[in-house]
Amino acid sequence: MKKKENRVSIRHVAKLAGVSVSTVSRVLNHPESVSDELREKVIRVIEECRYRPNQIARSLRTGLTKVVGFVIPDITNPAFLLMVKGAEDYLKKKGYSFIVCGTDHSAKEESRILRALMAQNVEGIIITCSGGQRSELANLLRHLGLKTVFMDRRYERIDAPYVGVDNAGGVEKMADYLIETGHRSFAYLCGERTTSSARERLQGFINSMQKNGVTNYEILYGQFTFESGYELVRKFKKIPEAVMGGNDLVALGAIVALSELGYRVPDEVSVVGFDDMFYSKYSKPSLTTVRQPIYKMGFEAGKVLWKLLSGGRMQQKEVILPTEIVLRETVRQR
Amino acid sequence: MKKKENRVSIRHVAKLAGVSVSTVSRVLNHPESVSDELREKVIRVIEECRYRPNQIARSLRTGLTKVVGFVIPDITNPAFLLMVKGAEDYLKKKGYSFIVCGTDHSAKEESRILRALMAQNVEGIIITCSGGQRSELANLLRHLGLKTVFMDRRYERIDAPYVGVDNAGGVEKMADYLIETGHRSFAYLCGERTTSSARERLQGFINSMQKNGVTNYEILYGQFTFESGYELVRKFKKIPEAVMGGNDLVALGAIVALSELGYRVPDEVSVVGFDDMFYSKYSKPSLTTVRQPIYKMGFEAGKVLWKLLSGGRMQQKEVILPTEIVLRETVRQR
DNA sequence: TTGTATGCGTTATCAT
DNA sequence: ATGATAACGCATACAA
Repeated sequence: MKKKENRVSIRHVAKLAGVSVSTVSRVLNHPESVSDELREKVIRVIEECRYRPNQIARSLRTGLTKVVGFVIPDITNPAFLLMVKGAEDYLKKKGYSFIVCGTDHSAKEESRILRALMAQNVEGIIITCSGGQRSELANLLRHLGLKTVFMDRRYERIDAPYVGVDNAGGVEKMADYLIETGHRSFAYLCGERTTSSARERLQGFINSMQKNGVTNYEILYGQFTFESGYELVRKFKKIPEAVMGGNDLVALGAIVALSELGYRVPDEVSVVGFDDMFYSKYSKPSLTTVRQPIYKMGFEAGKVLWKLLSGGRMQQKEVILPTEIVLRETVRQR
Repeated sequence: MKKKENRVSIRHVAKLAGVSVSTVSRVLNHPESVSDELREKVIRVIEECRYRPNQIARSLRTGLTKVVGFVIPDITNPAFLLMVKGAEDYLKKKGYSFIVCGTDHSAKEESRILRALMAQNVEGIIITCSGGQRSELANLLRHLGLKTVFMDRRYERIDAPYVGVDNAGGVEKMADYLIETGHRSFAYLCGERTTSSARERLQGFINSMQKNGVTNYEILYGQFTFESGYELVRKFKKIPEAVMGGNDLVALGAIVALSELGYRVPDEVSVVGFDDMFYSKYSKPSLTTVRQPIYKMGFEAGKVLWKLLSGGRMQQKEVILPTEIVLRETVRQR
């Protein structure tokens, strides 16, 4: 059994081009410092034998992996992935590769993943917190000293940049609109309270109620899921004139439950969501909701991480993107 | 500027424990070959200074990265990610980490990604082909010599294992059912014909038509998207009694277009899909469709890749999972 | 059982 | 402008 000559290395190229290894390396990293003649010759050889530098070796030498990690609660949730895509689209132009990890909403898994990412020597991470309980995220991140950007969900106990949207403002605007259109009793279906986005949205709701002097409302706590919206409706003390879902899924679940209970949307009760996810405009009736710029959020998070990685000082600790309300068919004038 | 003593290395541990570097290495990799006394001492030091082996260095030395890559057409499509999750769930038990890449349905991007993955020294990949045109996938994969498993979409020009579902069988069964329930004219809304799954499903449709002697049907070509289903309906020469979508999204789009044209589903026309994606059971009316075991497909692909990576010979070149028809509200007996 | 020395594929330092 | 060589952190063949 002979030695396995798996891949062409920088040495092969050097030999074939009749130059030293360092010249090849220079052509790759500082092309301007090599004479035109040699540079062209080396480039030709590189292409001929399809040489690709071994990133592992490069990483070992430079200490830089050109890899960033993403940590999101659910790898099958299109919203999280659209954020990830936004960040990737920005960062790949800077030459980065990506590792995307899902925590299944578990803080324990989140810790495990963070360690794994660290062991892989990622240069930085963008994280949307799991929202799980007893998170040791703070200690971990502090100890690991990993460059970190929080996306969509902030984590107050850590002093790291945050990119998110104006959750409270969006919900408040929508609640105001509901009041303007004559609704007088409300229910708010809150997502996981362990997440900052759920808390902020709820706060927006409360802000509007207080500002407008409305006291006839009910708040129910659940998850950011279709099923949760469905179940929460069945716990209403009294059917309200308007129900606000913590997100679109919750709102959609609520609509189904309502219609099963014999209440017609929007004729008898109005329902609104938050997200403006893909399907919301196609559901029947189409969903009135608060639109948040998901992809853009990721893109901005990518920018911020890049700042961190390239050593630039952050001028601002947080980026808050605006939300807008999208009027469709699930709200009627009363 | 002093040298940056970023991380504790195997040498620090060795020095602190008063042993050689190789002993530390052995404690990590072949603990049984070290005396109890030294082993315990080394382990204590490792824990004290929180030493974690540098995976990069380890990879360079062993040639093994313990990383596999996933290449899928769209990173924001929950179906693809559920497959990925299936594969990850299997492979992570074997100690692997993952890089997930989306090609945006572009063959060019697919090539770029494959090269990048190779440069990252992934040990193998699981790929769902982009379906883009003029793919140089065959050459690339052959040349790179990367261990590869095709998932969901096969690529006939390459002799690599394939894990998929019985697309043709599922559609055929559903078409048979439609015929049994009295439907006499059909339309098939086909997804990207560059993908094997679209072609196989279409073939299933044709098989059923021929087998049952039905000639009154129309085939329209588009994409696997909601919008495509919506648009294709408006190109019907004649509204059929039953329309079959290339997937659920297409079917859902078709339903909306039909209702806008004034046709009621299922009273006037029946519609079926393929996938049984999350939302299909909640849409109004809920969608009758062919269910395919998405997660399981990924899990099986993970198994197959593991076989490849651990050097086992493949006993079978392909794994085809069964599909089942799910009866809901979008089909009526005629 | 333990230690010494070599090399994995790069990049960077230092000569020339 | 170019080349020889050390070093990155680790695993292993070989020596002791």
